Amino acid sequence: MSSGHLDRAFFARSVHQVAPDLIGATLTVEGVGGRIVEVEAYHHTDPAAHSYRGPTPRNAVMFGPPGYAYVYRSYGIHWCLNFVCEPEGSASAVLIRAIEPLEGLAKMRRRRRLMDERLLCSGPGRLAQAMGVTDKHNGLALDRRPFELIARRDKPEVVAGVRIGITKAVELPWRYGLKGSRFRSKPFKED
DNA sequence: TATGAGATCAACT
DNA sequence: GTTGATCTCATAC
Repeated sequence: MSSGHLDRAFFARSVHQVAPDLIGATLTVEGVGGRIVEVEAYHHTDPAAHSYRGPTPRNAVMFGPPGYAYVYRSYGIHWCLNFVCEPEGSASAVLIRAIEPLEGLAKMRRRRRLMDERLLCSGPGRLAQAMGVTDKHNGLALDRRPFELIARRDKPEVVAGVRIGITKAVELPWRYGLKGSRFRSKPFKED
């Protein structure tokens, strides 16, 4: 997997492999997007995961096959984008927390009503707003339109840290970021 | 720089 | 009725 589009086999692995491997990949939705610089892994055995207590109408997509988008509403206001991983039924996913905006800058600025490039996509809610992701994307395959997901060419330096904005299993170091990127949402202690 | 409130909804107790 | 994988704006230090 040195180049090209990420396929279902890429996602059919452990979230703990997929999450760091996504750092540096390019994600666009209808041609708008950029390079992934921050993600978090959520495993079904993890009390902080939506799938921890079993299937519900909201998290149903997490229990389906890997390589699909799981989109949920956060705090009643924001949309958050996840990639379903692992063999079907394991209900594990990667939360996309931040990207470095590269394509469709004007569109993202218009949607966010904001000029500051650094804050356009630095956080799961901001990223979804800038890229136009909503519940209509829930359950869509990641290898088909409007999604486009291209593997990184070179292996970047990835830093790990604890996750953000959760109250359960706070100590698990399942947040991954591109080392030194200024487009991440919050700093990593480790770099 | 840091802390706090408000927005607003679905799952859960 | 409470809580949460959040963000923005306001006020305080």
